[in-house]
Amino acid sequence: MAKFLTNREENYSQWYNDLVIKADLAENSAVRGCMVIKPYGYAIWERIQAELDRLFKATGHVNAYFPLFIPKSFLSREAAHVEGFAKECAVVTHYRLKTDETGKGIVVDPDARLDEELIIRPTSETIIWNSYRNWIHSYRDLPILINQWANVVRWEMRTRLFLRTAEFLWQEGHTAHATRDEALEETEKMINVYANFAENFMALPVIKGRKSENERFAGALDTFAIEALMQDGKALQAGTSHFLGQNFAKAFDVQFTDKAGKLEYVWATSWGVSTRLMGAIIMGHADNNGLVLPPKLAPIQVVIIPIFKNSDQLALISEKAVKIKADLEKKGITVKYDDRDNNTPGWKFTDYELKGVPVRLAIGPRDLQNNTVEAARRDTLSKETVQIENINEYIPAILDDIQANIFKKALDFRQQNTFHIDRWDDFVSTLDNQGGFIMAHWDGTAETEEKIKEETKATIRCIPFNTAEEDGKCIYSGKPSKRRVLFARAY
RNA sequence: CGGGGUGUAGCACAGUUGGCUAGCGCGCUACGUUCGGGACGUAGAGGUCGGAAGUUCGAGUCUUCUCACCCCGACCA
Repeated sequence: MAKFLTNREENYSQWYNDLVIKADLAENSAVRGCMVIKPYGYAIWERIQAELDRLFKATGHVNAYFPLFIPKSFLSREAAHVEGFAKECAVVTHYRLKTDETGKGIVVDPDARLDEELIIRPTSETIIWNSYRNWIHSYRDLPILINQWANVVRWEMRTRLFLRTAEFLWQEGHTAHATRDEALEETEKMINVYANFAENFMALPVIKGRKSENERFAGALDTFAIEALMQDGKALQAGTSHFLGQNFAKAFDVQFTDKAGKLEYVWATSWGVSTRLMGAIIMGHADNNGLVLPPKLAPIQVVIIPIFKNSDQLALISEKAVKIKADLEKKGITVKYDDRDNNTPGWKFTDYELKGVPVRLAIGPRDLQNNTVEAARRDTLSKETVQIENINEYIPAILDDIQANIFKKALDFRQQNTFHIDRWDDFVSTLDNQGGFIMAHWDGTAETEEKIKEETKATIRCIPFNTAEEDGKCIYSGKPSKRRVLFARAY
């Protein structure tokens, strides 16, 4: 396992703060819970956004934008929703500052208190459904399939870079449907979109399943999730899709006239993924040499590094490098030619490895003579010499191969770290010694789930969709159970 | 909020029972030599030692107060 994952003190912060993603943190502790995402890190997010957005559009969704501020009264309309989020809301109480009377600095103007406080959105169901009330009157207005790219704030007591920050970037889909079946179908469709994205773009295998009641989204009737296993043996919820029933329609009085002329409440879904996905890529693929990016999401897929002693040599190399870059770009491959002369080639090799660039091409005097390049792949760190005339076929093939290989590596890892366990002491010792996914029987009660969590910190990550029925006894209570569920310690 | 810990250069740290002009490494600047796996030499810049008060001839070091941050727990995509 990668060193930086196991030794938090020494490597974790340095890795995140200085080397790869460059998350500068501010002085103030509250702001420290947020992230500064520097350009290279943001470029990864932009790749995630671009590919997800394409998948959303392909499934009929469109983008829109709703306000950051939610009147306090909105949040409280749906009882379970407000209960779930009340404890982690940032609240705006004033709208003005003024100079302090002692002349030192500025203070909040007590005269500028808001009649009704504003909540900075922790999620947008309420403000969006308040809008939908005005948009939906007839079955002809449905469905509404909207996605929003936004930031949200959840005032977490403890934060962790990428995985749980106080402010995070995400997308949230909010759809409105005429029937229960249609909404359920949408909920399933979107968890499948996420699973597809995780496996085929992020190269991380995920388990699709239903959340237990305890873990369900506040205000949902059903929550579907994808769960990924990180290299340190902990689970990461990588995406969720919620079937909201008519809860929000009732809370915001969103009714429509159906084909039969009858007034009905609208059926809803919501679904989202966040910058946590960047954390998933890091924790899922990185090794001791730094980040390993799946080629399909790498902002730079190929970097070309010249090795030269003087400017004449550089000119000769550049001629070839620029040609290679142009040819590859014609094939839709993102290429960076790094001809800066203020760092040595060795420095650049290491730097792009830390950044997780999938393929590195080095061109030096030897290559000039032989008409070759040295190609190194990030996943295996292996190098081979390639004839320049073959490069246009070689690169797309190797990018595909890296994509497939890191997925397989992650899948193998998950398989090696998934355990079917029937005895409580094995359950506890497995969690303590190696972590991983544990498939175990559960009696279906919230009390048992809660006790297991208290005693082991493990939670039910999901009730997987694709497990077969099987008679067994609950790992904790010994009561009869029909199927295994997925337990793990989670982020 | 409870338990533990740390504050000294941009980063990471050393600094002995109180004692000379507060140090090392990385990074940074200039010049030169280098450049096929984070190069090297020489010269240089950079500090209210978290803050306040006290003890003392003398405080980075001792005392008191205070502030900040980190880790563990309660919360969680």
